[in-house]
Amino acid sequence: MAKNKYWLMKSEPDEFSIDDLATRKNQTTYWEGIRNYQARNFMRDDMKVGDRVFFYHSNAKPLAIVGTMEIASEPYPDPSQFDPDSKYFDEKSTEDNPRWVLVDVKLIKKFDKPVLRDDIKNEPTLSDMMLIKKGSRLSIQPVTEHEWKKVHEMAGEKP
DNA sequence: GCCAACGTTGGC
DNA sequence: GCCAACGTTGGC
Repeated sequence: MAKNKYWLMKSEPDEFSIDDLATRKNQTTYWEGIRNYQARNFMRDDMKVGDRVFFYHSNAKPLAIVGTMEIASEPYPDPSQFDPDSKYFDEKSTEDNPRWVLVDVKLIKKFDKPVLRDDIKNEPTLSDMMLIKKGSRLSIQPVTEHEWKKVHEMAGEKP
């Protein structure tokens, strides 16, 4: 698979928002709870420390790309899969053979002006973006260089 | 709150 | 290995 340098990761702000990330130590956190194989494989196989990531607020008002992060660790087992009290607990996963991994992410910039999903849909050169494809539910998605730059332009930010 | 589109599970 | 049933995601 082609090596991507740019990604998009979704989070419901009621669960974890970009403001929550901003309050974490070093503005860094572990991206727990990914329980989809395709998304896991992106983290496990394709992400590199220093890759850039859009932070997207899903199930929210407004739906928008709200800022950027960078990958801050190699992939490692998601501790919540072993925790019976966690909603992400997976009884079929073992310490010897963990099913789920995560990566650390560090905040780069919260956009002063979030880029709305509606604005992305209205931008012709972003019509291929996975985020707005019908039925696209993947919570971690690759992003092209053009998409990375265009969204920054729309946000009034420098890539 | 609805429900379409997907992903996963498990019986066969 | 197929596929029906079920569960989840996430925009609307």
